[in-house]
Amino acid sequence: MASRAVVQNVATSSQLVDLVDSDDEGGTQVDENADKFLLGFVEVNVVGLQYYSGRVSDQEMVRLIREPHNPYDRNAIQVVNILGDQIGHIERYKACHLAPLVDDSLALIEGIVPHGSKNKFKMPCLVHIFSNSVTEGIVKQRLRNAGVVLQPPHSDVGGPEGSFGRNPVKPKEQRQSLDNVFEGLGEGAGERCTMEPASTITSAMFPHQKEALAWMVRTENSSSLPPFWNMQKVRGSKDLMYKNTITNFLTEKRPSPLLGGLLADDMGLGKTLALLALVATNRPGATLSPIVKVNPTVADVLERPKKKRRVTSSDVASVEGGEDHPPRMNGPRTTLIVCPLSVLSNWVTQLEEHTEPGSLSVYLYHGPDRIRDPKLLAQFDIVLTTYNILASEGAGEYTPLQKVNWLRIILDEAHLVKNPSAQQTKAVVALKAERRWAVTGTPIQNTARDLFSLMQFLRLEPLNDSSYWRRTVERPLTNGDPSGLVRLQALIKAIALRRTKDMQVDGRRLVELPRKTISMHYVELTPEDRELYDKVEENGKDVIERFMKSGTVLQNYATVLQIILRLRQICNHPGLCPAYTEMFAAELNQKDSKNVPPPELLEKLLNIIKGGADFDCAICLNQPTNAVITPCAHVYCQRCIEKSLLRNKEQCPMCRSDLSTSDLMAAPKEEGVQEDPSSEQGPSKSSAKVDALIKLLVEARVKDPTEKSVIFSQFSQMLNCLEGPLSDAGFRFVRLDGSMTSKKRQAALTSFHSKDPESPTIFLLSLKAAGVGLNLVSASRVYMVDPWWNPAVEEQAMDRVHRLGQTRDVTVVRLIVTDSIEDRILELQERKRQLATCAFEKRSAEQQRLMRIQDVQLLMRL
DNA sequence: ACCGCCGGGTGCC
DNA sequence: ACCGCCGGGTGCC
Repeated sequence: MASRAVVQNVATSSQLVDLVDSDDEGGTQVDENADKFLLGFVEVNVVGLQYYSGRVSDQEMVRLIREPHNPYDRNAIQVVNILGDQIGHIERYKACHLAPLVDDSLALIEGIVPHGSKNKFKMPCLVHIFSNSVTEGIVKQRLRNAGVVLQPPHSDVGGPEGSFGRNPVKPKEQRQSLDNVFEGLGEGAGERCTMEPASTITSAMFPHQKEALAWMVRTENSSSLPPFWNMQKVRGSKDLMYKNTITNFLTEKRPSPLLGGLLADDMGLGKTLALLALVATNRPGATLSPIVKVNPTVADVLERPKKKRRVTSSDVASVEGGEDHPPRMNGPRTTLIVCPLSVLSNWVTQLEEHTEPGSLSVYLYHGPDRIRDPKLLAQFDIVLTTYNILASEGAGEYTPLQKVNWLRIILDEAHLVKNPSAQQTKAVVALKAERRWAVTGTPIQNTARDLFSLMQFLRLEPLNDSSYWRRTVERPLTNGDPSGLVRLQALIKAIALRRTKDMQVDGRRLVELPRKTISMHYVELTPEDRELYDKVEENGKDVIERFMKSGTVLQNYATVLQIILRLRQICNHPGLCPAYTEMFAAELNQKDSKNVPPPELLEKLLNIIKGGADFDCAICLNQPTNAVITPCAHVYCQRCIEKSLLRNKEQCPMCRSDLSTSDLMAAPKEEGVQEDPSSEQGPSKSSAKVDALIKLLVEARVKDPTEKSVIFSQFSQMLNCLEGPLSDAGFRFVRLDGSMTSKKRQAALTSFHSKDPESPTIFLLSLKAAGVGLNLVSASRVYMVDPWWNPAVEEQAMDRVHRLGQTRDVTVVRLIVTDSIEDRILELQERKRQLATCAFEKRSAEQQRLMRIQDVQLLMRL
């Protein structure tokens, strides 16, 4: 029963299939257009203006839409403005040459009207023609045959996109420039203002949090023009017009202000409290405390107030209007907060911690019995829900969350919303709200495209339209046209607030954390265990050496991992691994790894997963999302490997053994393993490491009996081994591992955080189950029972203790068995660390294979 | 006049 | 559209 729950077949798991779309890029469209470049442009006329209401201004971008079912001409091409209003058609004798290019997918066409205004019947239009190196020849040939003049790109008749060349920027360089987009935002950018939160916020706030509050409140109550809009006086008229600086769209209707944006502070700067303060402070009918400048300088005082502006880029509308007016809210009162399931409880905890009891009513929209009446939901101050709930309910009008008119929406960990075609993105974008905030510590993960979903969520016109986003930001960026980066920078500056942990204000860091010291504690195995260890290592070396000689290490990877796993287990406690005699029987008798009977293979994979095989996906080099494991024991993102199997032959990219989609097995969500009841009890015997750890804990208790400790291990069985000795030594402890329900986890956390003198002082955690976001600041001692070769995983674990809210100095002790695989894992960590610093270096599949083999050699001293 | 010329109606696809 | 084009009205000077 245990193993069935663990390894599930992807092909039959509808739950996983649903999740597939929710991560990673899905847009084939993008890829299709990625290699397209501007061939040149054709001058045409837009005709029939008198029949349509769509208006355009000079230099405005227009969209060209094929209209194959037009009753008068099957080559018809509509010309449409930003609002989607039709302006006219492309004159038919040009359309008949352009339409086939589009219909045959040979080219992409886009238009700019140089003189859009004041035309009654027709107007000129430059049709930009994009194609790729394959279709370039045909397109040119066809146009030439048709007698259509294709003007080369660089004759540049004006028009913002004139400089599109065919010198694409390498992804790496692009990535680098993207990273810079967020640099230095907030450091010298305009005035710094803070604001006191409502009195219902009971915790003290850092200055930078009050600054975020002031920024958000001001944004929410703003009447300013959204980014990329200017006011313009029209000649010969007293009327004001509003002009979009990207598309040159001109309108009399004032575009509504952007009441929201992107809070992109680093992790650990306390975004949650800042947001709770926003919810508690900027409420309907509230009286706001004034927004005040921080340390006004002489220059500030002398400068005319009108000139003091947060937003300085000329591309962006300036902040205008008053600041200290009360919130203009008389509609809905409810804030919807959407977050990943793993941080749901964090919101609840922080609400309890930072707000006056009863001052904000909260409803957890989660679980099968959730209230589905929108009227009831709208009576809470806060409704908390998850992306998965949102995605599963869909974007339809009839779903409860879509029926409510929200006061504001907060998307927590908003970087998770990046695939524009994913269900959850659609659902998020469809939500009705007056104010919208996206919150993330990692604003750009891959490409500028990730930001497109954000534009859709914020409803920032015209960038929330994919075709305009592509032509004004994404394509210039990939083509090395500076306009893309300039726009992106202006955009980010206008909508985002980002502070980093390392940022300094007046020579001090925003958040000073207590010190963290890491030390090693070396452990000698008992003579008995040493003998066992050496024997297993000797045997393992033989087996692996044989694989090395025949060049089949990666084909027998499951076996290799199994051996490494056994060694790591013995270092902790020999009771963690089966009796020695059973250990290599399978491997040694095995002739062909392809014909391993399934139960044995499942058993092996199960063990590998339990042993915490958190490899990076060998395809995308990141931590795998929706990790799957192959029968040959290689781990990938589900999406990555499925794509690879489609594109390439049906082979495992690591070891080239046959592989099809139906062979993939999903790794269990966390460590959701129901422990075998027989192994629930730890072995009666102790081990050197267990003894060493208990000794350290007792020593620490002598120094300070109230100081709490957390203990991380990869092996939940190791935690079992510790429970008995801990009790014997008189420690009260709680435990968190992957097999526990979220309710039980919460209970363990609550009891650990209690200040009651009888409360537990020790928290046993399985490294994998302790997901990001977990707050363990009640403890100030950390024990890492076993090392793992991805140092980031260990650092993340330590940061759960060493984070905002920690008041004591933190000590971390890493237990390492001397002369064992463990000190080699430390070496490997060092190597990984160095490798990580020269990241983004494209590694070929061959290099990766080699690296993995080298890793094995290092670990086994071969 | 099976023309030229005039002037009104008309106008995308 | 202050165009072109169509087609009806018209017709010495």
